[in-house]
Amino acid sequence: MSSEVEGLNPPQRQAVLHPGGALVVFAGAGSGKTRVITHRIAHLIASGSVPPHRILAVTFTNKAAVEMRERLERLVPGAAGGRGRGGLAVGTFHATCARLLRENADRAGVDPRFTIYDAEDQQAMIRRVLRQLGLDPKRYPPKAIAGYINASKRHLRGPGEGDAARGYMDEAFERVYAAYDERMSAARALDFGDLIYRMVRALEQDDDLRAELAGRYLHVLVDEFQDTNHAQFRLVDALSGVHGNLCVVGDDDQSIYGWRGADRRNILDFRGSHPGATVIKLEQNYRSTRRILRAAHGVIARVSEREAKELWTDKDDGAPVRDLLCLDERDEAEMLVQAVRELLRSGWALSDIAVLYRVHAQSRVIEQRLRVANVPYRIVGGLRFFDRAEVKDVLAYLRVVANPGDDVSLLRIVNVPTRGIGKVSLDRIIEAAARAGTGVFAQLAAAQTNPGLGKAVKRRIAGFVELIERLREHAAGGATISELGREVVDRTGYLRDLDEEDTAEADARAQNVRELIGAMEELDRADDPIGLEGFLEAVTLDVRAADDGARDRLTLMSVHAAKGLEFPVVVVVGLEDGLFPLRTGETSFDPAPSDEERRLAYVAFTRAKEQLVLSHAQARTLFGQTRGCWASPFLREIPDGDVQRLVSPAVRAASAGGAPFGWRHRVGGSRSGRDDVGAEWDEGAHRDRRGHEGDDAYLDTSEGCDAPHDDDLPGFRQGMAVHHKKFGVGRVLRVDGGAPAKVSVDFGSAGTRTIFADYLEPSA
DNA sequence: GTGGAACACCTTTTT
DNA sequence: GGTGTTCCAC
Repeated sequence: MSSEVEGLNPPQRQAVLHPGGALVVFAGAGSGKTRVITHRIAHLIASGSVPPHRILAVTFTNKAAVEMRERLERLVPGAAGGRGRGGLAVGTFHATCARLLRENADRAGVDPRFTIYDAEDQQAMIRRVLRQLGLDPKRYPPKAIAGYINASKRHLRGPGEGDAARGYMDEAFERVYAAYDERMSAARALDFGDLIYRMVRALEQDDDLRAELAGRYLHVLVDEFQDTNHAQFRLVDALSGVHGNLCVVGDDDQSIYGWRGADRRNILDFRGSHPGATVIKLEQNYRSTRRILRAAHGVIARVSEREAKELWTDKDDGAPVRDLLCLDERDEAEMLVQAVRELLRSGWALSDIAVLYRVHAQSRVIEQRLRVANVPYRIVGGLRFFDRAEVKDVLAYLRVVANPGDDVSLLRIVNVPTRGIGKVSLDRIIEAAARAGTGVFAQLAAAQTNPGLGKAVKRRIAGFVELIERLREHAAGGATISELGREVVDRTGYLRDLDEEDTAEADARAQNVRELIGAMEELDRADDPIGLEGFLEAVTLDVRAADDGARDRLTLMSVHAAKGLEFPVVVVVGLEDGLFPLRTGETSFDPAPSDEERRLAYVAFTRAKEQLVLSHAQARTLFGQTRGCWASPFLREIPDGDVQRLVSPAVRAASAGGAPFGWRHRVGGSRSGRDDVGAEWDEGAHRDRRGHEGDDAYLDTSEGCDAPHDDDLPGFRQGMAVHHKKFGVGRVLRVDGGAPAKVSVDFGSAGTRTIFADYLEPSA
């Protein structure tokens, strides 16, 4: 038996050994998906029939591509090769298309030296187009237009190819799309959507090109197929069209990017789109305990349309899922710190624990509390290194050097750092460019003869033009990337300005610029230099976050960012109806969470290997509004026997009746540092990893299934706005405990009334 | 041309 | 509530 199938279970082995033709692998969470893909590729190569360079593997993220390459290198040394020819082609959809487009630029109708615009650049370009067309950005938000353009490209619609029956709004959108398209070509720029869209167009319209490229790849493999959009689906089909050996791997239950155009149908309907396709399901989970899997099953089983499957494991039940009821987000942060301390005492490391939230805004309160408590943490996601303003500024200089037509980058840096070329002068220049039908840089170069500009401005512009031209000469003369980068920050005084500012933020930004130069130096030293254009492409397509080493830290991130990762302990915070599942601008009240939110919860739960901790609050302030909260429906869907419901001391104190509000606040976490709450926890903490079945001195366990803490009632607090069917909106004066609970409410003109809490709803 | 103050915005996010 | 963006006064 060949080594590629050793240690694989039967369905995994079947997928690896599958000879050819269409194959779809439904790979549940933690079922060894990456293993199957890499082993399958290794098998294809090792069997001797397929040379590595005739295999194309496509992923969604660079991280996944790098990981695949590394694992393959271990399985079949030498096969993965370098980036160049000869090796296996592993890359993201976008990097793969960028490569193919540059190789076949003339046939695809693009300039081979195109610059790639990210979402931010794209919106800057749209803003320009709006101004040019005299359209109000308030009426036509650039974001919405970007959405429209991206959706059009996803559906392979060029400008002017929208549906016939369109409303007034779309007519304007189409006009912007058309003008945007023109401006982009003039700037020699492609946006992310273009990379896929242009490649698919070229392949579908040029038979020779299709025959050539599709003929090149004997096998095409696609990871995370549930995340593909329509254009990507067509791309994959076109590229695998000659030999028909297409293997797609994914999990419809982990499709969480529907909002940005991913189409679950691509995997769900694969049998239909590829008749005769082999279907394999991987249902054995190697990651989580049974309790965690049952909790995850509880939420995913209610999704209406899904491929039938259920994860199983031969692991033990494991520790129960814990659900902490907290007073508010501050109390929740406090409980989190306590839980982390307890986990550390029972033997886990900080790096074993991840805290997941639905929206980034939740992280702030948690971060504040962690800082006070001296718990080191790192945040994954958020603003990435290459997206930081200072990094983009320096890169924009290099992009202008590489592509004089790149107006978006040019306008970004023409007055950064401030060099006295202001809005009025720039407007004149832009206008001149529009009239002459040239790029902005050409008009800057011609500024000396522009009658609309003052003498001082002309002098400053001349200085800027000279700077760029000198950089351009150096680039042409073979300067390395880091030399160019250094020249930019030296000649512009960019770093000097930051250093002079002498604030913490300026220091951090200066540090990022230095880091960027460091990254450039590293690239210059590499064996296969990629050149300025290669560098700029890599930087735009690879949004690798700045790596802050292997220090032992708690990890904080959104559930989306956690997809594909696993941690021994996972804490999911904010499990409240409205937050997770998130409900925004819902028109009708449907108590059922959306399927995508369900899948998101499923992804969150299945990240955990050993322990899953959930929390929710009775009230939460988010985006400046405080609301009373009900528990998330997801919490009720976890089997009762698998979840231990706990109540924070602050909630206990608040609901004890008659407890003064001030005291409640104290417990809620405004006290400093390591306090006696932690000491209390100590006494109840268990020292072994599986020891959470017993009581905790610190947290109250509720009285069992018949009396769950289960908040069928939201937590009402003094001062909270509430709504009553008859009396309208009022303010809570007093909460009188009791069962059923009663609340005194001031309804203004309707007077003050004491009402059963059941008849009240929290109001925005 | 620059800087402060009012203003709108605010899921999730890779490429 | 916090932040990025635009607008207007200097």
